[in-house]
Amino acid sequence: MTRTTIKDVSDAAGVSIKTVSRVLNKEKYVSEDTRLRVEAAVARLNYHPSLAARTLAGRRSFQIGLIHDNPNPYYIYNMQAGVGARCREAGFRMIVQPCDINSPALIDDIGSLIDQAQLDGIILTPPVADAAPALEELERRRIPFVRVQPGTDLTATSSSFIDNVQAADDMTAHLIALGHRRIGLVMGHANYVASGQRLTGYRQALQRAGIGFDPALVQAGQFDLQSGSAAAEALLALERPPTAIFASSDEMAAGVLATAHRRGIAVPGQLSVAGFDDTDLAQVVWPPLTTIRQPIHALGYAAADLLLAFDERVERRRLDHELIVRASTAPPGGA
Amino acid sequence: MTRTTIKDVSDAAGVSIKTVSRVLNKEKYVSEDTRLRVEAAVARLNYHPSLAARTLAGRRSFQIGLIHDNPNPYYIYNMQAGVGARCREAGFRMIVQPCDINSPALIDDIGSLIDQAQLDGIILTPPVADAAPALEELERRRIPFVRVQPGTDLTATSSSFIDNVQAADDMTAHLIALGHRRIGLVMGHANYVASGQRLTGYRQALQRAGIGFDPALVQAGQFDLQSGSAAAEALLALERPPTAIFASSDEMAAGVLATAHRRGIAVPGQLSVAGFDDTDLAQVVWPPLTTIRQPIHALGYAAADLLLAFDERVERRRLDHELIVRASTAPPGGA
DNA sequence: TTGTAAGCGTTATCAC
DNA sequence: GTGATAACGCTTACAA
Repeated sequence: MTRTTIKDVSDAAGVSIKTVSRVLNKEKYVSEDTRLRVEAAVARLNYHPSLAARTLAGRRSFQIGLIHDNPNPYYIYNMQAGVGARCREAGFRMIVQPCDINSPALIDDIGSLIDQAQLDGIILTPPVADAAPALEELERRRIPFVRVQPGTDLTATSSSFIDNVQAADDMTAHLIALGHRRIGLVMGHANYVASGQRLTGYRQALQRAGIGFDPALVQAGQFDLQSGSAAAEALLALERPPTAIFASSDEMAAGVLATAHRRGIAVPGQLSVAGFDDTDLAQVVWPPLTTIRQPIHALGYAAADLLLAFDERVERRRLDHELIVRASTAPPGGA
Repeated sequence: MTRTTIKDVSDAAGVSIKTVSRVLNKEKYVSEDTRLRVEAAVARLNYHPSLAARTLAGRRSFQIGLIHDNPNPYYIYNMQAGVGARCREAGFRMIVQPCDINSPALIDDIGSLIDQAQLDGIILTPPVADAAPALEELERRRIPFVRVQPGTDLTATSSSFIDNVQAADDMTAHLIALGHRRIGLVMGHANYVASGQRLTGYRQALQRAGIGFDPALVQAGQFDLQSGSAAAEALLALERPPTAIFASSDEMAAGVLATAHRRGIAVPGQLSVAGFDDTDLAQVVWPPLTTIRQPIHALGYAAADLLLAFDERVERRRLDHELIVRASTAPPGGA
């Protein structure tokens, strides 16, 4: 019941331990012949190197961390899938760690994770991507990190993001083109910079169309169903209610639809509903809905891709490019 | 920029390395006095032991694996949260690994994960919990593992589960008590043993009430929205449609409700809808719904709890008890 | 192109 | 109660 080690492989292949290590790490200067012999031995013995030993001896741990503070299962699931996919390709492991950006223990939590696991890099998703204490701690430790959908200091670090302003502008313009003049907006959680960006896009499109901005048409929300419902109640109770409501997430869009349903308002017909499709949720339940799709999986994959590029050039602290995954407007399904 | 090691701590505390190690591992035979001195030094230096070194030198890696093959974000999210919570309490790390139970590479994938990370144990969620090749591989390697909601060989290994038969029986009986005689059932994905168990409970309740079983009232489903919608279409198109529909997941229940809505059928009123509440989804969107709540978080927490108990008794291969998290019937919200 | 030797930071073993 | 010292399985020098 003892473990298969690199020694077993080197014996089987008739070479030294170091040569096996060379093959494992794809180093240069290994003859084609010995490389094949080693690989054969590895496969025959079903050898898998100990990550603990590699980490202890080497400079890399082949592990990166994914830090989040997000209660949305769909978001987390897709983000993990995207980051995980890129990690698997590169032979890395992803360590997922939830956190609380408002906790004083935040930087301790992240720091001890890095220390204990000797992480090679970190991916921060919103709202952690804009948590100043966390960013400072990572800078101090000089550990490579990539932010997903950051709202501040966009050029300070590598990051992957979609253009929220443009996306919200597109959708608002779409609703205007359908003839709407009073368009309600349900904003996202205040912790997320995306919420403000979406408001900006909304206002931008209104202004371009010469439609005055009415603060009464903008309601606060927290990205979840309940706040979407509540916001719709408020909007529909206005003296001059909107003819269209644009929700900053699909969960809130579902909440808007539930409220409309409850009040006997026909959708579409009496009310148009649009939303950001963060989670594939609303679109499936309620076909008469127009959405802007946010490619979360792609955002995660791209973030991991940026991060793992550090591997090749350990000296560099930052990459000199950013990757932008653009939002795509879904084909207008309803109105 | 060099790492803080156990040596630094022992110097600071004026004791030997071994003594620091003793404190870290909560071993006996350390005087209260030196223990406090060591703990103070640890805190002062902000020391975090290297997991790689502990794993390499010791018998434990302080890591367990969570293996799943489940496309449901809510399920995975809550399961991870439950398992992760127990791990954190115990100072363990959770490694999440998706897999494909139909792939021939399944046991290789799991095996290499165990080898590379030196996992101390494994948690299998459905449907992996019943994947024979995986179970055999784990048995062969003699690694502790716990199954969540297993369908076969319930007593063969430790596991956490709810009583699906009883839960489905309860719900069906509830619908019967409301006066329903024709109750449709939308079954879950065929890969999951829970699906069959729920059918059993449904039939059991019907029989007890002296209601004949009508196969036409049972529709296949895959736990997702679309299949719920489709199943409802089929049921409502029957010559004698059901007056109540019981869906084996809440996503399917939402699909049923969407179909009813589309067809202009009032819920409740013309149709009662009930479902298993796996994800909190349907209940929030559609209040007029009765659900059986499946405590996924608790199932994960319980599984991790069982698994980590091995830590105390390394010699044992199996625990001699099972933990059952019973399903609880939610207060009848609608009808 | 290949091999030798010295760690990496902890735990296990066995003394004191 | 406490402390030396040898592993653990690999990578990093540095030779050959």
